[in-house]
Amino acid sequence: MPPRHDTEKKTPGIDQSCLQHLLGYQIARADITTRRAFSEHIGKPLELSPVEFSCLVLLAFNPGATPKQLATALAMVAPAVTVLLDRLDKRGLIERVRSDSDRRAQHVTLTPAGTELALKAHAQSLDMEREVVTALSAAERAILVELLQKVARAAQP
Amino acid sequence: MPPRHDTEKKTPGIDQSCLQHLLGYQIARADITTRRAFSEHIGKPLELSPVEFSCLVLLAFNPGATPKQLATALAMVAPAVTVLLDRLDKRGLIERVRSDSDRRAQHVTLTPAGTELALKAHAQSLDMEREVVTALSAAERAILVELLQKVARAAQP
DNA sequence: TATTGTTATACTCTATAACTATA
DNA sequence: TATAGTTATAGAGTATAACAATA
Repeated sequence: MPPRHDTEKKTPGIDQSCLQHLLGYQIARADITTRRAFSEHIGKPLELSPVEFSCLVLLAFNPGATPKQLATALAMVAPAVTVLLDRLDKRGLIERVRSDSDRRAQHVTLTPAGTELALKAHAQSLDMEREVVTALSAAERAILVELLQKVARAAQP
Repeated sequence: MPPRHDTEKKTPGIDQSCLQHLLGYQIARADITTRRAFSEHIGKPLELSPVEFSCLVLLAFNPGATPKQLATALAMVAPAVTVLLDRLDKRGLIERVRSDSDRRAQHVTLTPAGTELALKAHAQSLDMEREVVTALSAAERAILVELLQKVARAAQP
């Protein structure tokens, strides 16, 4: 571990080695960093939360997906998806139409404004990615993504 | 990427490849998995949230740390630390004493009950770790931790 | 009877601003 | 004037249960 020179003004840092062996701790810390980067590059400029972003991009690549499918993909519970879609609907970004084959279900599609925002946000995400991973080589990044996928799948095989 | 056979009952999954290139997305997914594991192994049995756990363990290894130091270590804002410490105080796990050298500051220490719980939780975290990383070899796990640290530090060098 | 989606509610977490007491 | 910690309040995210419409 490299000697981390303290950039704090006054308060000396405390020893965190007792937590650093925990994968969950490291993931949570990295999550804070990437959420911060998201907020700066996409969240604030486009007024999108992480799930709103993910939902729009998913819909751009999966037109007509159902709320049920979105719930699974976004790891959200059904009522949360309803609230999320309500917000996007109110902004004129999506539309919900009842399915013909199963009149309980709905198909969600992006409006032109929604498509434009989704593609803009997706493009921005590529810029963001470049900044977040400057500390990593391309090979390291690929390894990191692969290992994270293994962890994510560990619980739901 | 291995062919992921769908275990869902009815609803077919939608294409998430449009998000999988984003490190933040992968980290968020892995975060869900590790939080679930934490909840099962530590959260529910010991009635501890992730930050409560981290706070107790930090105090076990850093007796007399100040709320300010805890705020930095836990990536929390000062008022949130106050609320957190209030909860732990109410459960008789910590004590706060005013500093002699600077009477604005406090030193937080674990009570005997707090120490016992902290050590028990810390031991449980080692069991949890074993389960979360069954999908990874020891070498993969070490690499993952190192890469995550690089990412976490990218924003606060 | 089971499923899709909605409503209502509550609980947690977090962020901000305003306050106190010390320095 | 600046800092450590608190209080109060509001916002976002998420979870549960109860419900309507459809299968």
